[in-house]
Amino acid sequence: MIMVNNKLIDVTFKKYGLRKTSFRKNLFELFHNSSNTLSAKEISSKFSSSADKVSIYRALESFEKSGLIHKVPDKNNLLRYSLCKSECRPNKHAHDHAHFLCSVCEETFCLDDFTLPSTKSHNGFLINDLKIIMEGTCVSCKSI
Amino acid sequence: MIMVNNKLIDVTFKKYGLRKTSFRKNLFELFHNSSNTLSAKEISSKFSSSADKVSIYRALESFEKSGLIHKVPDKNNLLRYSLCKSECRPNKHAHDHAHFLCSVCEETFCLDDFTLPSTKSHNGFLINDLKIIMEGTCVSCKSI
DNA sequence: TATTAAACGCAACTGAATTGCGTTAAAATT
DNA sequence: AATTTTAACGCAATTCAGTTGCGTTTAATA
Repeated sequence: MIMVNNKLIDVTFKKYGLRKTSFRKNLFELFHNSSNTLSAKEISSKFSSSADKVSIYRALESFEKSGLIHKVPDKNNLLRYSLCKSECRPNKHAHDHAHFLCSVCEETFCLDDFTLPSTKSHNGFLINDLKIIMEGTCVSCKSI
Repeated sequence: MIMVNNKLIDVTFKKYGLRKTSFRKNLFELFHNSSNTLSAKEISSKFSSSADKVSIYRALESFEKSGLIHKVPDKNNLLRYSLCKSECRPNKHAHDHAHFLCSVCEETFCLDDFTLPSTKSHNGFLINDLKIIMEGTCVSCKSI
């Protein structure tokens, strides 16, 4: 099942200080092979068996804390994640891109080339983090 | 308990086609007197008694459908609402403002004067709705 | 005043996410 | 290589926001 080369797993897991259990290696691979974002439920359905949901949630939490994945918004208020860009660090995620929720297929996309305003304060409010969330019709659904 | 004048309630409820039950009048008043946003739990705690949570959820849904209130993002994935601006209509909400979540007091604020980009498409993605969500320290918490 | 339609309120339910805890397995140490 | 240590696993049980069903009440209306 491992399609991502082992070197990449070694390097990545070392970089992020993660233990190489078979489940977490598979989970990393799944993220690596997914073009868009994943929820716990979707992850669960992609593992044929023996992927306890608690393990999924704990792995996601651990991956997020280490800076390997990041949360993305979801229409139905689910926890949803995506691989981080290479610049991300455990305590400083650099996600200067917008997220797009398709109302047709319900998928969530990272629009990496839609850059965010870099405003640091507004009317006395100090801004640490700024997210842009769009809703509409994605490229694929548009052309159906 | 009714502090908002009755004329306003009459006018508003008529405008939005809402029934004037005592609970919904109180709920409207609560929104009207709140400077920032409200979750079902907060609403519940502000009514001394006899505000069944089901009634709260149904009233919120009804208020939202009529265009009186709108959903706002929440850090903990709760349903959270705020009064709409006067331009809003049942099927067309006009919330061209950003939302700010304070990491200190956990309150959510509508920044009415932070206007959003009016992009209608990006790389083939059709954008119907665009939200900006900021996190940081609000004016009050900053000066503590 | 009688009718009818929406809102209420209680109980029960759903489903995502979390907690506890004993067991297993990876990494570190000897 | 064998032992110790520590993180991850997996199962059951729990929490908590939000929803559904249904009989009752209350506001709008005819």
